[in-house]
Amino acid sequence: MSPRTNKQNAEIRQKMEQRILDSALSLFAESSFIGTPMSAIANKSCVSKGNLYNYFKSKKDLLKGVLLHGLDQFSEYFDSSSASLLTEKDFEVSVRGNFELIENNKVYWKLYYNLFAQSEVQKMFTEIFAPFLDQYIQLLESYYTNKGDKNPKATALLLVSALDGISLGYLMMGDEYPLDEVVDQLIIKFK
Amino acid sequence: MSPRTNKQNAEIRQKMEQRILDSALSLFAESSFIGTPMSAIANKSCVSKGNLYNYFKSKKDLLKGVLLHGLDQFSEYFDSSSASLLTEKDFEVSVRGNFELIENNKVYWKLYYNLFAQSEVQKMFTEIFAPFLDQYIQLLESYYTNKGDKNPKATALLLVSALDGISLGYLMMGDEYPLDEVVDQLIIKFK
Amino acid sequence: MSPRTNKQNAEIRQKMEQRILDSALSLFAESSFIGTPMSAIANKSCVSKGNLYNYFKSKKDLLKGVLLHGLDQFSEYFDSSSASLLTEKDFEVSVRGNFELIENNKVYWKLYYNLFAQSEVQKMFTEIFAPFLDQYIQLLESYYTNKGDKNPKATALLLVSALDGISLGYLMMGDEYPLDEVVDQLIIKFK
Amino acid sequence: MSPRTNKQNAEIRQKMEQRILDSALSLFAESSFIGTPMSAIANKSCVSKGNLYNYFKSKKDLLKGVLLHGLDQFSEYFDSSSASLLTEKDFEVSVRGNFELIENNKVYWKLYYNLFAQSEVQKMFTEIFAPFLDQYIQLLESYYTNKGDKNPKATALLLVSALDGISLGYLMMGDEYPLDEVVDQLIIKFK
DNA sequence: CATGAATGAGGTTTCATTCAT
DNA sequence: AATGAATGAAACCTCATTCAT
Repeated sequence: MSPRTNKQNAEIRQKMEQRILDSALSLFAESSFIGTPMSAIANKSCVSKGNLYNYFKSKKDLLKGVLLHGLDQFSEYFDSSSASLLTEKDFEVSVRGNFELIENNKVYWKLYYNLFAQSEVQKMFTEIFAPFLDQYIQLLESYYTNKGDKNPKATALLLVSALDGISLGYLMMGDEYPLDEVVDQLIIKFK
Repeated sequence: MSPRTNKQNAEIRQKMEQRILDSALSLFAESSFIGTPMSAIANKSCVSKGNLYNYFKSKKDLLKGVLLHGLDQFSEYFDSSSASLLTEKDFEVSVRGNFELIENNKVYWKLYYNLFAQSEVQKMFTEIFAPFLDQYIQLLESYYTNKGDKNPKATALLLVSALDGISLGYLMMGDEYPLDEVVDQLIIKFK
Repeated sequence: MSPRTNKQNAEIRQKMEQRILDSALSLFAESSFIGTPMSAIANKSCVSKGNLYNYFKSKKDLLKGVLLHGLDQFSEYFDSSSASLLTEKDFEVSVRGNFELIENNKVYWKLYYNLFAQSEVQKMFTEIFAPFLDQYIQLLESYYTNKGDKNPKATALLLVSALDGISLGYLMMGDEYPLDEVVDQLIIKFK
Repeated sequence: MSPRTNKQNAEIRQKMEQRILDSALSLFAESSFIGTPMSAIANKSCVSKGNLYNYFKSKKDLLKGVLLHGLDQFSEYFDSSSASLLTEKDFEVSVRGNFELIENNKVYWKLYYNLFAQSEVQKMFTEIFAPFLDQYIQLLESYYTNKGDKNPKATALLLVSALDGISLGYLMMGDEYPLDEVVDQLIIKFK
């Protein structure tokens, strides 16, 4: 019985962490952050309560982990969208891509909007997401400036807000929400 | 030593109820429904915890009270907006009125969006607000149908979602959010 | 508007007291002493909570009132049964009378047996009922002594215990309990 | 620092559970189910209130645990008494055994009779005890049928009721109650 | 005597976190 | 790294009783 190598240990650790993050994400999204007990997360990820704290030093820390881990997974999307100037085509791709992202990760974004209005964790929330948001707004502002919009900043904000509103509506209402049609209208009006 | 008259009692009750509702609203809005302990509400409204329960039989009941009491206060707005067909002027008035309502009752609407994504009380939330929302969407759909929009239902939903997104953004970011300008753009695009 | 006379006042007071006692009895019997809140009694008897305390200075005091008031009503039965020596006929009458009493006042006796095993109020309970019980046991002892029973005291106790057991069974099981038949057997065996 | 082994944990759990059950039994018996706060049980068993709930998920559940655990301990008695037909000797043994059982487990049976008349937990109570009772009554009915009793069912019920009454009396009065003599009389009359 | 608002202690239960092993 | 028992603070809620009028 040879001891596990460091590498094996690291792998095990990583797999476990992954399991915890997945469980936490789905529970947080479904029952809110405060509404989810650590014990439920422990159960769902088949880890003992005590061991949970070897991976994340507090519940808040776990939330942070969940949020960051999600972002990591989306990074390719965000990277590609960081082009410095959008064509109309780019614009449409970017907007549609936004909703694809949401459709493919409903749980994550449900949690996102769930936290949006919660001041308990607002600081963490802002720290994590503000940079992306700001960057995206910048990009849109340039886009509208380029198109001769009279108030490009306001239009950019309006679009971002609309994206939020649509996402929220879609996530809450589920398939009753005619996402595709709404997005079509959005693109018509905002391209 | 005659007992308090009915009228006196009614006054006391009403004043107290008001105090409780006010405190609860502001605390719920700030720290979320689950995040606010009854004791905090008791403190803020200078009532003993026990007495709270003479006014509202449970925390959920108090939330319901808060939501309904708010609606009551807005009732004149909602009534006037129940016209059956909107002119362009009406439309603009209605949209701007919407945001006035929000500006004048930030706390209430913060709570509203706070609850939006919380499944714990979703049933109550839907029961209370769905009727208003549905009616408004109908109204907008008629409006866009009248204007020859190709997909009036989707446009109506898009607008409502945009309203939500803007409101949410404004309520979360505060005065950094250039509400007026964004609304101007909104009206330009959606009128 | 002449003031009420003393006599009228006394009448009113007495009626009210009666109402309270009745309500309390039925609630105590149904939901136990501890399980019945004063507010429920106030409601049921259409008295304000505060006023309740003008009639009975505490919940325990009210229980005492209930128990004593019941006894009062049965006093004629108890008096008649205080004959000093029982004939066989008397014996049967007395035993059957016992169950008649219970059938006609199920609620009261349900409360009685409910309290029987409750140490919280055992002292009060004993104070009130022990004298009657002791007297009855005496009477039975004499009866069995007279009949040449070898251990009249034990037989008397046995009978009293059987009476308790039957009453308890009947009160708990309701009409599924074939009271009359059981009592017939009892009399056959114990006469 | 290896974790506790399963066996160690099981031992701890079992010991603790036992401690809790014992404390709960004696407190429930003495002060009734409703009258005993969880905190008292926690104190008596030297557990924190919180930890109680790691062993029993509610107060009712704890009561159920107490009742079932007791039954378990008596199981050998119950098994042996499930013979299908009683001789006179068996009968006497069974009745005397009944009281031995009670003398050796006074607390348990005090709780039993304490719950007898309590409607709050009647359902649980019936579920647990009715089977045993029914079976015993059956057995007695056969016994009396065999002896040519004219109403064997009533006699069986009468006996069972007498057993209840005697037990109750003995448990409440303590050693003032001449149990042995009463039981002797009982056997004489009912054999 | 009458009212019902008010109190405050105490009830059951939950849960993030720590600890012994 | 792993276990799950243990803690204790705090949550929601109830209720006998008192108090102002």
